[in-house]
Amino acid sequence: MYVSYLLDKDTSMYPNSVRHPSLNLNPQNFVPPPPPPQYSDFTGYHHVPGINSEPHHSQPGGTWSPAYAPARDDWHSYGPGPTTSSSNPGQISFNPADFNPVQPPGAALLPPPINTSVAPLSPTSQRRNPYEWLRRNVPPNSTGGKTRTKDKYRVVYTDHQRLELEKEFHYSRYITIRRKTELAATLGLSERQVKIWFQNRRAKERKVNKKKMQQSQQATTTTPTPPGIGAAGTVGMVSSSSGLVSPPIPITIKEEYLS
DNA sequence: TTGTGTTTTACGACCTCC
DNA sequence: GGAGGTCGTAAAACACAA
Repeated sequence: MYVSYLLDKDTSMYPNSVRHPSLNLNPQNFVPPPPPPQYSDFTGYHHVPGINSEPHHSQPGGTWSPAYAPARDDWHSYGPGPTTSSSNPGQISFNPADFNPVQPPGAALLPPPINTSVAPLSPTSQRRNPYEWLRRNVPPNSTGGKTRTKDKYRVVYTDHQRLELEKEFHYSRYITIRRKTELAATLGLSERQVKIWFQNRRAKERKVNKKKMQQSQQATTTTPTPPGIGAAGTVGMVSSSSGLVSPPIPITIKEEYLS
């Protein structure tokens, strides 16, 4: 879990708390997490009212650049490429190695990285060849027609893409339509990919929570003191359509999100 | 190096909501 | 009916022990 590792390792990846300035996150339809926030541990993600009407969705200091590639729902143009989403001072930056200027075809639609100076990203960054993202993210058959049994049917997202998605996920379990569009454009992914990523991410969280529940239950069978209901880490879920939804079971936050 | 278990993308089936 | 949700699953990518 590489992105998680990033968030985990860099304890204070988002130290003082302004949520992801680059994205200026503030979903238009976002219902602020009930106080305390869903992820009280994730103090780096405080909602910060923006300057304009859509602060969360606007690019810092300006309008959305038309230079961004449109959302793509097809397969042939997958190419992560570098983005500018982390170019602001004081925000997370990424290892240039992962954002090599050498871009795959189509990546030219994305703006060049700005101020990509920075710290090593993750073990994977060290592990990977700087050009590996290029190798891994450009399907051999760029004309599409992927199948599960033929050619590559899935790409591996870059650390940057994962990190941005994770950050968005930390902010809200459910991404808004508008935010999805913006994030897709920013990261060079299709809206469908972003949507599916969130679905998978929620599934992952449920899986982890379920595992923990089972573990805690096992622990209770051996210890007389049952865990309190609604303990730290229990969260509600925000549904994109119906607002706050009580989960059938308490959702605990994975340790990586806990301090 | 290789075998194996885990994680990550992606999809289809099905359901709910508007 | 369409969009987006969960659930289950396939298969590539990856980590790691032997």
